[in-house]
Amino acid sequence: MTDKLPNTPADATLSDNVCFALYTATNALMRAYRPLLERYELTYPQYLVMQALWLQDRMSLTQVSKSTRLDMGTLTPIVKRLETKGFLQRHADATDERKKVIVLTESGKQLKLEALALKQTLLDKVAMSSGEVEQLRQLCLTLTQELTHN
Amino acid sequence: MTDKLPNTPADATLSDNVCFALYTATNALMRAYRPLLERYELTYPQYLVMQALWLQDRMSLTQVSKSTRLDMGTLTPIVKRLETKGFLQRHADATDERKKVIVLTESGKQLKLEALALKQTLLDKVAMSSGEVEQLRQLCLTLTQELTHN
DNA sequence: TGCAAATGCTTTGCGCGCAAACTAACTAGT
DNA sequence: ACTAGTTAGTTTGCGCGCAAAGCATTTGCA
Repeated sequence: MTDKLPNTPADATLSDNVCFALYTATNALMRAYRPLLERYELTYPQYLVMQALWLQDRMSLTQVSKSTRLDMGTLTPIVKRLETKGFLQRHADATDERKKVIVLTESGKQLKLEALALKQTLLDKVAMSSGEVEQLRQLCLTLTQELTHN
Repeated sequence: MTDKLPNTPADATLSDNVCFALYTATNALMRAYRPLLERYELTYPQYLVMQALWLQDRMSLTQVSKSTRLDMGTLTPIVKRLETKGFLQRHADATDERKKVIVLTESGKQLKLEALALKQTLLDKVAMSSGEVEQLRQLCLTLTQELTHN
């Protein structure tokens, strides 16, 4: 009942679909992050892993997978690249040889202060109120919840 | 001023970031679409191109790129795959040999009725009001606009 | 104790998403 | 008419995102 009237067939657009709008917004966001992250030799997914580790160091890969919601098959190569760049190390867990403990290096820790600020840097460029941003965040979380739970 | 209070450091989460929420929601959406689209041998980006053509047939590749917001380098192989599957054909434009006119085949047109319904099928599974969905759509469009226009 | 099942992670293959380099065709300015 | 510059599209290379298959290690239980 709160529906907006759809466009008439003649000027219908892909933007009429939430899915398209969401998909496009995310692509635009990744594109906007890229030049900012380039300075730290990070891609957005790599940045995500780093953020997870800044919140909680010394997690196993599975734990990182849960907090970032990245698939294990996606995560393994990402973490390897971060290791190559010297931001973290992967140690075998002493009590369970299957587990890999991910540990930040000094270099990885040093990124935290500068790189964490990027979030705000980007949002500041956007003419959206913090209320709108918060609303967007909540709606995305709800959607994820709904889509995931089944 | 409409800010929600952030989590205390101890239970801070990646979900506190809009960017992460958006990124995760889109991934979840793609994941949810996949099994539905599999039935038509389509991926989501391919589905997007088909939707664009259902709205407006006989576009050049550049026009498709504009309406789907997909990069040309991304689009070329997608369209080729759709041609292989027999949903469309690529003809050289008579008046400008550089342009490729994309034309739906009968098989491509026949997908329209069934496949267009998928949007609603998916949204029906989600416990979000149409108002919330519309709000999400608008916020995403605004964000895209903001991120793109600079 | 032995062995099947579960767990943690890696590898492979495919389709994006995009930057950068490239080719061919068209346009404009002289 | 010649050429410089623009435009349309393709190709290449790299990093995801994910399903599926594979491989150790560990756990559970008969």
